[in-house]
Amino acid sequence: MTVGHVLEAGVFQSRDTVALARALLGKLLVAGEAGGTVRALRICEVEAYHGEADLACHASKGRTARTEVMYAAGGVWYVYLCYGIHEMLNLVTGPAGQPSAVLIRGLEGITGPGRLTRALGITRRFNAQPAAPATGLWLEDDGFRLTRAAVQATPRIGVDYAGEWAEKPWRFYYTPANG
DNA sequence: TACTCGATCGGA
DNA sequence: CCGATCGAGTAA
Repeated sequence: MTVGHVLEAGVFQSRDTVALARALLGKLLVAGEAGGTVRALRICEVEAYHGEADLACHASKGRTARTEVMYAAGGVWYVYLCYGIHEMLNLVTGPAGQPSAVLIRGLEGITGPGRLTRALGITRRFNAQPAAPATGLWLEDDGFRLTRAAVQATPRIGVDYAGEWAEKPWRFYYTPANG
């Protein structure tokens, strides 16, 4: 059961993670339980984390057990625990070997990276799983389009430790028409 | 093995 | 403003 068309992994393998982040705005995050409910919510806030040089990116520590998934080809999920409490949902992007990801920070009706995963029941069990209907968590395009003017860009949240990288305007969001 | 701190949130 | 809560990363 889909609303639009499913976005395939290849769509997320461009080297331009910042552009991919922006392009994810307005797409649908779809969570489905086997033989049960399917929820589709529009993505309204994201952040790009790009490469080992980006000090705000977990891959700035290089390859570790946790960051290994970021080195995969785009199209799989990177889910990790933050502050011991919150599950954070990221989509791995770029070609294999280039560690990068887009953090899903807000959906229409559910703002906040920790809140949206809690609301949809998303946990680390999705880590390294493909974004596809078969895994129960995927992305769709239903034709919704944003004007260039509707998209705001700001520095990323909570990465003040990252020096000059904290200043990059790699957070993108739009204000939903309907609150 | 000890220690620090975080891509956050909710309550005081 | 502050406490919750725990695993990754680092140093030793």
